[in-house]
Amino acid sequence: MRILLAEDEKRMAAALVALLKQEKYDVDHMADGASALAALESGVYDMAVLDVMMPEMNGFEVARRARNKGIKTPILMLTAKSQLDDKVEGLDSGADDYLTKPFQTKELLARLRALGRRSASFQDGSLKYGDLSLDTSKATLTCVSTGQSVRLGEKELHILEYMFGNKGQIMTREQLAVKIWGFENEAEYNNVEVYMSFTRKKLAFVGSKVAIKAVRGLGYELRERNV
Amino acid sequence: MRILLAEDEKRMAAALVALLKQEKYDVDHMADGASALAALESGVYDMAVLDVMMPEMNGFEVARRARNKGIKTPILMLTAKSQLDDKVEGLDSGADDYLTKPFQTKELLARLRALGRRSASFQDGSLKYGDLSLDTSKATLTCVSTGQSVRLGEKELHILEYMFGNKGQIMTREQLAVKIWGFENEAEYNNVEVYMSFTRKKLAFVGSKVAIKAVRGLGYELRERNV
DNA sequence: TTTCAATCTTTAATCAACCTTAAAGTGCTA
DNA sequence: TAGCACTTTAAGGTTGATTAAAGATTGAAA
Repeated sequence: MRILLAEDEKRMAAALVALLKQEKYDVDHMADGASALAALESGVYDMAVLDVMMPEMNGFEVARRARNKGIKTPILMLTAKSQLDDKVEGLDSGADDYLTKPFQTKELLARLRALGRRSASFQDGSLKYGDLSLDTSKATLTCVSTGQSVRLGEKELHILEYMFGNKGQIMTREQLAVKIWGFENEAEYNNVEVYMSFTRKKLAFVGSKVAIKAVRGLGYELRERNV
Repeated sequence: MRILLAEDEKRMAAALVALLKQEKYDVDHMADGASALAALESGVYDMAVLDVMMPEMNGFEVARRARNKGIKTPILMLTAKSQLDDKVEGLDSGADDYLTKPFQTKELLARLRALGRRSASFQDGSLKYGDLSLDTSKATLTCVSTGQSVRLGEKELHILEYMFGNKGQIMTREQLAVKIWGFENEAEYNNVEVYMSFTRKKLAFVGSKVAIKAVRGLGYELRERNV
């Protein structure tokens, strides 16, 4: 997750860079509005934190110009003022959120997580669905309500990873086959079915309320059995 | 732009509904958390404004459960508390923004505009007709005015997808047969009729005002019963 | 009003979609 | 090289969407 930080005050900038890096964000720092706008336009950032008062061009203007150019990167505006009209101007200029100095780092981080959620669907490397938690780095599936865990094979892991990443949607065999095996071969669709069967056994083993349901003619979906 | 408002306090709710309607939003109001979650799950809203303190289920929990089910509708959390940890919890539960009571309407409206801008890009491939919303990735038909949903089979889905995509036109049996079954065979036209019958049942089930009408000698068309 | 073709609905049989199991294959590690 | 974990193939079983057929209903024209 790469963040653009635009802040001219040196001490504040240094503190923020340190804080964000500690939170595992990649941070680039710009000290004026014009460079911030140029950087934003590169499109490589997942989010931007803009100070309002900056030399060259203020934060509102940066946001407005960026939006005008069709750049949708989420922007958090940072300011010393706390007058209502500044908030309104900040948000209407195209910012997605607004934070008044002084602020607590905890709140800044929470707002960044909220902004970042849409670009990345998982926070700490573990995906959740219903009472399930999938740890991809350990290839382990855990049911929160029973405490049971199982080890998953590579294919099973990919299936759940993909389905957890597309919650609420019906995944077709084609999508799954391409994602997991990387080819489209009708003869191999049975593999998807076989692995669905294996994966279902593991879901049952950990005692989860979540089940993989087949939707005839369309594909598979995750379903939570209502309690 | 359709907004879901979840607020149990009657006077506040009435004031907000009035304010939002004045701003040309379509507003639906729910008075408790459980109904709010159910409404959110229909997927027809562009944004949601949730009060934190509500009977049945609080706003945080509604947000958390909705996110867990893959619902991405932007959420603005509303609360009387202003403690930092509540803000953090609010944002981490899946809310996109957070506003503390009492607030000025100007700020609420600015924050909604910011959220609304974002929801435009979240728009999934759901087709609309009258009070109906057809989500092709979930194979689900939802009636906005009743909140009811049904699961559609493959053929039913194709029929509605095709008809929603050709609003106002009369679709011939031939067009439908070719589009859905991929052949031109007079003997099979009865299949179209059978599936029209099935599909009509689903329209009735969700309580929609939209109906499929047969036009003698020509084909079928969508019609909205006037209220 | 009567007639008849168009359209509607229901249902039972059918068949493709889906499930599961078992056995054979692969590749890694001891 | 044997054992293990995972993957693929194959085959038979189950399920429910689809089909086809038959009778009911509707509406336009005579």
